[in-house]
Amino acid sequence: MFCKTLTASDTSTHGGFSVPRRAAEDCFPPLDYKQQRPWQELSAKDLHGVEWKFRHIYRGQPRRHLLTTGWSAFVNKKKLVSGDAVLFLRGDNGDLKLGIRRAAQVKCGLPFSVLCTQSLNVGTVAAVPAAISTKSVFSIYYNPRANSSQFIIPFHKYSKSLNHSFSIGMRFKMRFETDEAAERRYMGMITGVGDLDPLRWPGSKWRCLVVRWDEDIVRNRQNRVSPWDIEHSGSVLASNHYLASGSKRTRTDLPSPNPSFPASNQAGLSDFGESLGFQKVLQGQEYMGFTSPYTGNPIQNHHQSEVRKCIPGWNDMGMARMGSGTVMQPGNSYVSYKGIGFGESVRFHKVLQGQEIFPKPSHERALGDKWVQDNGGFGANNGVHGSDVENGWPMMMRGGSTHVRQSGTSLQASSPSSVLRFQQANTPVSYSNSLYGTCHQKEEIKNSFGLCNASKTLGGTLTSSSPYGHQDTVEVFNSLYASKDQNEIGSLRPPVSHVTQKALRDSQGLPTGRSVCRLFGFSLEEETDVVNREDTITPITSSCITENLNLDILPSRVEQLQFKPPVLIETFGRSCTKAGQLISQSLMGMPI
Amino acid sequence: MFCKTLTASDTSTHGGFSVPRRAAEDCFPPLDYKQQRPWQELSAKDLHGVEWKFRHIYRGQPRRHLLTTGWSAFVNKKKLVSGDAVLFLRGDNGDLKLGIRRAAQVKCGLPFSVLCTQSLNVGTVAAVPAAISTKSVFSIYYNPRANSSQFIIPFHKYSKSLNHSFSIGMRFKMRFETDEAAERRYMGMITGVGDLDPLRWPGSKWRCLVVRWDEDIVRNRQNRVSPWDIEHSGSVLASNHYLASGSKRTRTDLPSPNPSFPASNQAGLSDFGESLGFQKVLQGQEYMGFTSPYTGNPIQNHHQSEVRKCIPGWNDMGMARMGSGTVMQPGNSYVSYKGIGFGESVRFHKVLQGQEIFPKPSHERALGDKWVQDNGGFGANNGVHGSDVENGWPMMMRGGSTHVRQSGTSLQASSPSSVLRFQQANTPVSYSNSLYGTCHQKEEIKNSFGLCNASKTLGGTLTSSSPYGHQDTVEVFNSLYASKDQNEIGSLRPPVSHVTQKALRDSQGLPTGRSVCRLFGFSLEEETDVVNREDTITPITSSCITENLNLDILPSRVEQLQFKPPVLIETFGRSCTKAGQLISQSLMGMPI
DNA sequence: CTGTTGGCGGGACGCCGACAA
DNA sequence: TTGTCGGCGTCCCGCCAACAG
Repeated sequence: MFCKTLTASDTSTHGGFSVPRRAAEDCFPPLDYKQQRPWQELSAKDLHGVEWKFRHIYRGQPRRHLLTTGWSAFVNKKKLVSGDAVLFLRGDNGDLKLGIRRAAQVKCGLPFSVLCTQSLNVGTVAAVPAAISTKSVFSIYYNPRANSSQFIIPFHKYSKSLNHSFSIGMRFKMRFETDEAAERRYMGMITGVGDLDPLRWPGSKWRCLVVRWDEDIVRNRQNRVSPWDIEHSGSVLASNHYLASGSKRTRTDLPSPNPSFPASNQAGLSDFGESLGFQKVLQGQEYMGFTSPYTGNPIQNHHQSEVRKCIPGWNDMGMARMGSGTVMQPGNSYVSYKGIGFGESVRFHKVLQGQEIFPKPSHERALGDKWVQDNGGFGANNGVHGSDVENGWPMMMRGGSTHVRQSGTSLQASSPSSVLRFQQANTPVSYSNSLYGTCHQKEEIKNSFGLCNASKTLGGTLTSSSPYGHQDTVEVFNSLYASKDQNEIGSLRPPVSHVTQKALRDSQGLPTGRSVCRLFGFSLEEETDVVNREDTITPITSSCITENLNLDILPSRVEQLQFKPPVLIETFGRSCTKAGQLISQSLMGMPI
Repeated sequence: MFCKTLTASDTSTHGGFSVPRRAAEDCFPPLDYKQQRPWQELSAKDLHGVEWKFRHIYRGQPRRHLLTTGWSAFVNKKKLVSGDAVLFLRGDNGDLKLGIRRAAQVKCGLPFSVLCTQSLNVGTVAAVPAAISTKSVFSIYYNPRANSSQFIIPFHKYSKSLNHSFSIGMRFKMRFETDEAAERRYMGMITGVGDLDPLRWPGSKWRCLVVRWDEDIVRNRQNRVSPWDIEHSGSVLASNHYLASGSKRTRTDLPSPNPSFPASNQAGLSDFGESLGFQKVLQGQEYMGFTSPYTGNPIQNHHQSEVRKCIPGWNDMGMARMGSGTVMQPGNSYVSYKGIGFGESVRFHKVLQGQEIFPKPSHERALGDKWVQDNGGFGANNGVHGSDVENGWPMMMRGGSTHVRQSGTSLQASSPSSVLRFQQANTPVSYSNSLYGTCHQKEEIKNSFGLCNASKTLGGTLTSSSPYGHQDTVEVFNSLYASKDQNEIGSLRPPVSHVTQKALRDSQGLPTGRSVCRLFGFSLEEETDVVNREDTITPITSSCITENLNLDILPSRVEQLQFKPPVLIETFGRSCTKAGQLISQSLMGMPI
C-alpha cells in the first residue's frame, strides 16, 4: 500500500497523478518495461465499492509512473484538492483498493504541524490510569478543527443558545453554503419546536427547531436546525406572541479556515482516513442503528457485537453509575496533554455524540429482551420517558406536544444518556477558543471516560481494570477530518491504534468468553510484511473509551449546571508507525 | 409575456434558444435593426430571484431572434430538456422575469394530448353545485401522472402497506435514483418507528420509519421513509423479534414513464408553472408554516390571511362538521369529469396533504390566542394529543415513545384533520391504475370538498352557498408537474382559474368584512391588455376547495374504514385562455 | 526522483448561416 | 417563421516531455 498527499499538479486539471516510483513498483502490477511506453489499466475499488479505472503509464524523461486517463474524473468526483491524500492498497488477492483522506482544514490557518509539534508532556500520561483506577476525572484534549462536525458544536455557540428562547414564529438567520452560492445568510422562520426523534432522543435540542426558509433556493434543505446554528433575526416581528429573549444575538462568527493550507501529515502513514465503522459513529443521530439488535451485514454484526461486549460492562464500573443528580467533580488527578499524531477514537466520538442508543444495561436486559419478544420489537426504547422538566425542554418550549408526561410512572429511562463535563483548564493555551464542547441530548457530556481493555474483557462484562496494569499503552487519537463532500462522509480519520499481531490474532473468532474490543468491531486480520515483528512495535491494545451510562441524570440539570469555559481536553497520540499502516490496511480490506 | 416549449435544438449543447419572432418583439426590449447584427444583453430573474443573463441577437438568413450566450448555462442549471417550457414575462416596469415549466412525464408514455382530448362531458358539471348544495359527495378526477409527488401516493401502494407491519430491525428494499446511479434497489434496515413530527402531525405514517441504509452512497439520503415506499426484503433476518407479516411483498412497479415524450402543451399558455405560493402548498409537511400566526414577508402574510379567511368558515358549513366517527357516504349526485387543461387547485392539494395545521376553528380561537399570549407562543398546537389507539398507531408500533396519553384530558384536538374518502368509480377508464390516493396523517382524506365563493364571502365566515348560484363557473385544475430538479421544487403547475377583472378588483383591499378567497392569497392586481373585456371570458371566481375540518374524527377509525378501489376523481378544466395568462402574469409579478 | 511547466492534440461547446419544413 | 444541421472557432481538458529542485 502507499499513501500520497496530493500536490497541486496532481489535482490540477492540467494533468494526471504522479505515482512515486516505489509505490508503483510495490503496489501496482508490474509493467513490461521492455516496451517504449509501457502502460496498463488499473482498477481500484473505493470503500463504497465503486470501481475506478486509471491508465497507468510509465513514461517521461526521466521515466516515471503516472496515472493519466481516469484520474481527473476521480479527482473531480471526489472533489479532491491539493493537500488531500489518496491511498492505494493491494489486497492479498491482488485486487486494488483505493481510499482518500481529506486535508485537515486547520483552524485559523495554523499549520497542523505547529499544533502537533508542541511539546508533549509524556509524564502526565501516567495520570490517566491513575484517574481511572481512582474513578476520578481525567481530561482529554481535543484537537481544534475548522470543519465543524455536525455533532461537535463549539461550546460558546451552544452556551449562547441557552440564553435565548425559541418560539414558533420567530424569525432567524443562519449562515451556510448552498450548492449554488457561497456562504451567506439565509433567513427563515421557526415553524415548530420539538424533538427530531422523540422516540430515541427525547429532549434533545439537536435539530429541534422546525423551520421554513424564506427562499426557495434553500427549501429543500434540512428543515430542522439546532438552536445554536441560528441567529435571531434583526427584524423582530410585531407580534404579541413573540417570546422575546430581549437580547439580539450578534453571532461571533468563527474565523474562516485557510483552505489553501495543505495539512501535510508529518506523522507518516496513519493519515489514511476512510473507515466505514468510524463514519457510522460520527453519523450518530442520523444514521446510527444501534437501537436494534438486528443486523444486516457483517459490518453491522461487528458493530453489534462490539457494542454488546464493551458497553454493558461499563455500567458495572463504579464511575459510570453516578447517582441521580450527582455531578462528578473534577478529580485531583486530571491531566492535560497536548496531542501529536492523528486519528480519532471511535469511542470518543460516541461519547461526544451522546445520543446514540446502546443496549440496555445488563440488569434491565432480560426484561427488555423479553418484552421485545413478546411485543414484536421496539424493545430498545421501551420505557423511555421523562418528566416535563427532565428532558431538557422548558415547558413553554414544548407546547402541548411531544413530551407529555406519562403520569404515574416512576422516573426511569432506559435510554442511556452521556454527559461530558468540561472542566476548567489550568493549562491555558492560545487556541482555546477553538475548542468544541458538545451539545447533544443532554446538552453536555459529563465526565467519565474509561478504558476497556481489549485483552482482558470477560464474557461481555468488562472489568474496570486499567489496561495500563498490563503494561499496555493506550492511544487515543483525536483528530477528525470532516468531509467536504457529503458523499464522502466516510472520509474521516479512523482511530489508529497500534495492535500487535498477537493481539490481532487474539481478537478473532472469540464471540464469547474472552472477547476483545476490536477496532471498529472489525477483526484486524490482514497482516503484511510491513509489520515485521511484534516486539518492534510498542504493544498496545485497541482502546475503547467508556462512556458514562448513567441513566438517572436529570436532564433538567443541564440548565442548572454552571458552564465554565471548556478545558482543552486532549488525547495524546503517537506519530505514525508501521503498525498504523497495518490498521489502515485492515480497514481497507474489510468487507463492505 | 410568452411561453415556449423547448425544442431539441433549444436544449441541445449545440446551440442557443430560438426566440419566436412575435415573442421577442413583444417581450424583449427593441433592438436597433439598422445594425448588421443587432444584439443586446437580456437579464431576467426567476422566481428565486436569481438573475440570468442572455445575449439576445437578431441574425441569420432569414433573420431571427436567438438567445445565445448564457442560454446553455441556464439550460444546464435548470436541467431543462426538450419538452420543458420557458416563460418570459415583462413587468410593467420593464424588468424581465423568467419561469420554467417541466414537461409532464406522462404515465405509460401516453401522450398528454391523448389524455386531454378524451371527451369531456360538460353536462355533468352541473352535478357539482348540486352535490354541494345537498352537502353530498362529488368526485374529482385527478390527472394521472408519472412523477409522483411525495405527497400523493398511489392508492394501491398505500393499501398494500396497510397489510404489513413494520418493526425495528426489519430489513427492506426501496427503489430510487441517486445522483450517481440510475434507479435501482437499495437496501436498509428499519431502525426506528415513530412520527416525523409528533407535534404537528401526530399519528402520521408519513416518513414514520427511521431507517439506516446499507450503502454509504445513500447514507446522506433522507433516513426516514414511509411504509408505502418500501418493500420487505426477501432476506428475512433470523430474529425472534421479527414482527413477521408473513407475506413477502412483491411490489408491482409502475411502468416507467417515457421521458422522451415531449408533452407539448396543446392547451396554450396556461402551461406556465412556477408559483411560490403553490409550491408552498405542495411542500406541505416539509415547509408549511401555517402553524404560526406570525409572518415574515408579504407572501406569508397573504397566505395567512387567506387561511384565516377561508378555513375557519368551513367549519361552519354543515358538511364540514361531521360527527365523530361518522363517515359520509357517497351521494347520489357525484359526478366524474375527464379533465382537460392544466393547473392544479391549491386547495385540492391542501386537502391531499392532509397534514397541515390551520388556525384553530373560531370557537376555539379566543382561548387559543389567549393561551398563546400567556404562554409565549405555540398556541397553534396546544392541546394536541390523542389516545394510544386514536392516533393511528397500533400500540406495538409505537413502543413507549411519543404519543403518551395525557391522562385525564378529554379527547380534543386543535389540529384539524382532513380525510378524503375516495369513492368507487362507476366510470371505468383505461388508466385507472394510475390513480392516486393519499396517505397522510389520518391516512385518508375523507370526502367534503366545498367551494368558497370569491365574491360572496362574508366576514371571515364563508357561507355554504354555491358560487354556481351566481352564474359563475368553477374550474379546478389538477395537473401536477413534479420537479426533476430539487432546486426547482417550485416548478409546479399553478392552479389556473379564470378571474374576471371585476373579480380581481373585488378581491383587493378587503381585509375584513366582505372578504375573498384570493388565488394563493395573492391579490391578482396586474391587469394587462391581454384581457380585453371581461364579458369575453367565461366569468369565474377564484375557487377554493374546502376541506373538512372535522376535529373529532377518531384516527383509529382509519384502520377500520374499508378501502375500496379509488374512484377516478377528476376535475375539469378549460383549455387555456387569455385569462389564464393573466393569472400567470400575476403570479409572476408577485413580490418574492 | 518528482513537482511544475509549456506544448499541443482532441473534443466539447457554442456561434454562425444554410436549408427546409 | 423556425427547427435542425454542417461548419468552424474557441476553449479547456488532459497527455506529453522538458526542466528544475
